[in-house]
Amino acid sequence: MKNSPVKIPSCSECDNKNIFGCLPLHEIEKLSVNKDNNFFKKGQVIFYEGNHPHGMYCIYNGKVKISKLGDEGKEQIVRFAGEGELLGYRSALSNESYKATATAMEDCYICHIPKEKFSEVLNNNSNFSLEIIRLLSDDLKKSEQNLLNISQKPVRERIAETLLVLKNRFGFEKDGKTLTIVLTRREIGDIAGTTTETTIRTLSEFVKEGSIKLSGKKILILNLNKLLLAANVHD
Amino acid sequence: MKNSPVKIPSCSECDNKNIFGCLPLHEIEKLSVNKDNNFFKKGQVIFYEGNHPHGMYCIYNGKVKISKLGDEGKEQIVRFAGEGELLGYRSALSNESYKATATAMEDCYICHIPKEKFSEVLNNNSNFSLEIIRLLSDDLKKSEQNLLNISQKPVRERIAETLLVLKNRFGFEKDGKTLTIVLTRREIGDIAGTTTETTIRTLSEFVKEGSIKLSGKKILILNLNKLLLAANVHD
DNA sequence: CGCTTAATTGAACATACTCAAAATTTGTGG
DNA sequence: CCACAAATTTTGAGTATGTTCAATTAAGCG
Repeated sequence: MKNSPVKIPSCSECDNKNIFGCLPLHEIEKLSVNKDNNFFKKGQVIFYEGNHPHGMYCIYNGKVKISKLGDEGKEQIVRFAGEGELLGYRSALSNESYKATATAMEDCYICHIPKEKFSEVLNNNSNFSLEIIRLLSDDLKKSEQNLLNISQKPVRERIAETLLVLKNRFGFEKDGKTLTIVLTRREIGDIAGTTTETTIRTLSEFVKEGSIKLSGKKILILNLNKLLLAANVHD
Repeated sequence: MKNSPVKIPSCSECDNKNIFGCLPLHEIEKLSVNKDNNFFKKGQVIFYEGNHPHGMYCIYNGKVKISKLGDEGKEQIVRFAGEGELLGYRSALSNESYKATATAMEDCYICHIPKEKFSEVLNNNSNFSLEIIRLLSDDLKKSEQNLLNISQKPVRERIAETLLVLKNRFGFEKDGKTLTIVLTRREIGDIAGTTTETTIRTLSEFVKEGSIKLSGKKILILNLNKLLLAANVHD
C-alpha cells in the first residue's frame, strides 16, 4: 500500500456510481475531507480478518475478494466487490474487528474514509441509512442463498453457478464471451466450496461438453444455456 | 392463525425488550395503531418463501425457525427467532418477496405491524435505522460464518456446534442442562446441513462419549467442555 | 388403542477429497 | 529477452466421509 501515483478525484467529483449518490453534494464532500487514496497491487491484502477498522474503504477501481479462513487454512470466498463499492463498513459501524479478509484481485486504487466522517454522514442522512440497509439486506439474501447452495447442491452445479455469478457480477470482455475477472482454479474452488482438483476436473467436463473454453486463466463462456442447465438454476 | 385468546399489550406496554427500545414512547405507540395479534400453533407457517410481505412480524412469545427449501425438497434452517425479535422486515423494506419460510416451533403469539407504519417510524428515527443496520450486520456475520462452517467443517463438528448454538440462543431449563428448544432429529440436521440418519448417529456418539443425554426429543448437555472440544470452537 | 410420524440401525454406495507426481504456466532477476 | 525458480494446473489412484435406501422399532396423538 502506498500513495497513489494517479490522480484520484474527491468523492463529489468521482465518476463511480454508488450509494453516495443519494447524498447532497456538500455531504459527499465531507467524506472526502480526510480521505486517503491508496494503491494495492494484485494479491495485496487490504485488511485482515481480526484486525480493527479505522474507517471504510471505497473502491475507485479494481476487483476485490472478501474471504474467510477455515481451520485447515482453507479459504472460503464469501463475496466480491468492484468499482464504487464499499468495504469494511460493517465492522467500522459496529466497532468490531473485521470478520473477513479483503484482498485485491487486480491492481486497485482504493480510498479510505475515516469512520468518524462516515458515522457523521450516516447520522444526518436517513436516505443514506436506508441505502446501507438495502446493501446489507442484499448481502444477507445472497449469503443465505449461498449457504443453501453449498449445503445442498452437488459440486458440479455449484461450479457452474459460480461461473454464472462471475459473469453477472463482472461481465464479459469486448468479445462478449470472455470473463473479465481472472481467478486461479483454487479461487474458483474457494467460491464454490470445493478443492482445486475437483474444480479442475469439473471445468474440464464443461470444456468437453462445449459449454466453456479455457485459455490459460481466461474463461470463455461458449454456451450459456448449457451452463445454466448444468447449474440447475431456474430464475 | 386466528385472533389471540390471550391479552397482548400494545407495543408501548409490551415487556419484551427489543430494538423498539431506542424509540420514544409516542413513536412506539404508532407501531401499535394497526397492529394485529395472531396465534400460531406449533408447526404452523407464518409466511412462505416467495410470498409478498405486507408488513413485519414481532414475536410476543414462542420460537420460530427461518428456513429455505432446496431443490430436492430438503430444508436448510438459516436462522431462529424468539421473543421480542422481528421477522420479515427485510423483505418488507425492500418490497421483495420473502426469501425464506418462517415456521412456529412452539405455539406462538406474534404481532403484525403494517409496513407503512414501520417505514414511517424508520424514516423519522435515525437511531432506529442504526439498530436495524446492527441487526442486519449481525445476521450477515453469522450467515457468513455459517457458510464457512458448512463448507469446511466435518459433520460431527457442525452438529456439536449446533447444540452449542441452540444452548446460547435459547438456554437451558431450570435444571441448567436441558435445552429449552425442542427439535426433531431432522431439524437438527437441517441446521447442520446434513441428513437425519447422520444426525442420529452423531448424537449417539455424543451420548456414548458422555457429552449429552437424550430423553425423547429433549437434549441434556452433560459435559459442555467435551462438546466444545467436539465442536472444535476456540472462542 | 390404532395410526401416523419420528427415531434408529444396517449395509451398500457415491461423491468428492487426499496425496502424489508430472506438466505447464507465470513471474522475476540478470 | 531469456533462463530459472516458483507457483499453478493437470492427471491418476486410492479412500473417507457422509448419503441413500430399506427395514425395524419407538413415540406421539386423536
